[in-house]
Amino acid sequence: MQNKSKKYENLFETALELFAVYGYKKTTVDDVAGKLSMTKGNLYFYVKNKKDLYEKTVNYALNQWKTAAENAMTTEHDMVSKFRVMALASIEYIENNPTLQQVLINDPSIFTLSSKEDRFRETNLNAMTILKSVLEEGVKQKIFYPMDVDHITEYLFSVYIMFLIKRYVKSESSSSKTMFREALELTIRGLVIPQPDSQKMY
Amino acid sequence: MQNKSKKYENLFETALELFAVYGYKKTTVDDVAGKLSMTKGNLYFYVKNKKDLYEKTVNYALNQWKTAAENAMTTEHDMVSKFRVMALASIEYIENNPTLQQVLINDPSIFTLSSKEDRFRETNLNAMTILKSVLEEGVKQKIFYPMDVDHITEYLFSVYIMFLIKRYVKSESSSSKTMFREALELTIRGLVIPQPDSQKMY
DNA sequence: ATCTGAACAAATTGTTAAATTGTTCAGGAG
DNA sequence: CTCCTGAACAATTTAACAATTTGTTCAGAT
Repeated sequence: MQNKSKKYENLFETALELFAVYGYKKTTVDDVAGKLSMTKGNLYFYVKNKKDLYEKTVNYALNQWKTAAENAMTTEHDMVSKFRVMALASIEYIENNPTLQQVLINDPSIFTLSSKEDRFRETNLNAMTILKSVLEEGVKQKIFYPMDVDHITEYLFSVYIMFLIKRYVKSESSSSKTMFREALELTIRGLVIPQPDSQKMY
Repeated sequence: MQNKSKKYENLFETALELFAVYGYKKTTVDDVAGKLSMTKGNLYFYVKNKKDLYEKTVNYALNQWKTAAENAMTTEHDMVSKFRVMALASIEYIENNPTLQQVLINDPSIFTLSSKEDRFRETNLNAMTILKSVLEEGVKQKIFYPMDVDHITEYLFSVYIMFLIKRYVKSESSSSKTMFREALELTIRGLVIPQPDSQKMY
């Protein structure tokens, strides 16, 4: 018999597959219980209700994602590389995860540009914290310009969400990895070529 | 009697107010015709159907907006200023136009991140063309870094749309003008402080 | 502590008729 | 020929209801 934590993991993995194929509405709690070889009555021993099952499942998936990006970053040492690798690893993760892609297509509201209506706000705040710490360290090391770190964190996270919506919700092929890379480099170096001799007025 | 063009302008202004207050569904063609002191039968002399009335109306409003941003830009001469003023004038315009704001709240799909499902694609392409020409000129003058102008145009326009969604559709007060300015300066100068002595690897 | 199965509550679907709204068009005014 | 009216007609929406499905609870079993 698996322990409690593994049991939950299995539960979420199973539910995620069903939600990916049928979406929230068409997936019945009977379907999920059935695939887990238990009765729906018993499933209520693990989750409060269907909505809770869904939210815990998506939350589980988002946390896996966040962890993947976080781990990828550890190989790098300078802040510019950390920033770049974190961004690319996040995109790579979803790119190679069709199940998660399908969940996002079935429920675009997972990625909202509104923090108020974000049902996964806590998990997303975790992810933002990682980004924020990179920015803070970059500023501290005088690698990055001084900035309002909270605002820029929120801005960059929104831009990231925007890409995810364009590519995985709206299926825009044009917002491909190439375009993401270009936008990433633009963010790092800016539009304008620095003029070494002139005082910058920004 | 007003001429044909003025007649259409008045028609669109009137329809826009009703769409702003009641939204597309609750606004009847009778409402619009009534406010114009004509019968709905006659309204069909000017537009094909209700959907056409709506699209022409929104298109009219979007064009006014685009023109305002375009005109603001003409006072500037260097490309960095043109870029900055164009962005700020666009935000200023909607900020001071509650009717248009309400139309966007009633119909968030006006601002889609998907070009495929963009019902106002043509008008938006016009706006993008202006942005594109600024980028092209900046690159030509070696003020801006060499770039894939088409990709970066699409990217920057999407970021702009993202801000509009956050502020006027989701009513996020945090994505205020302050935050927009910070993001604008970040886009112009980048995250990273240039190191004058070292060869850049981007 | 984990599970079953049946009972019950809540939400969804399918089907109607009535009411509202969108669209067409013959004909009239300027 | 341009612009308009008003009535007729088509299409869509709404409301109400029963039938069905699905979500949730819980007493009792392992």
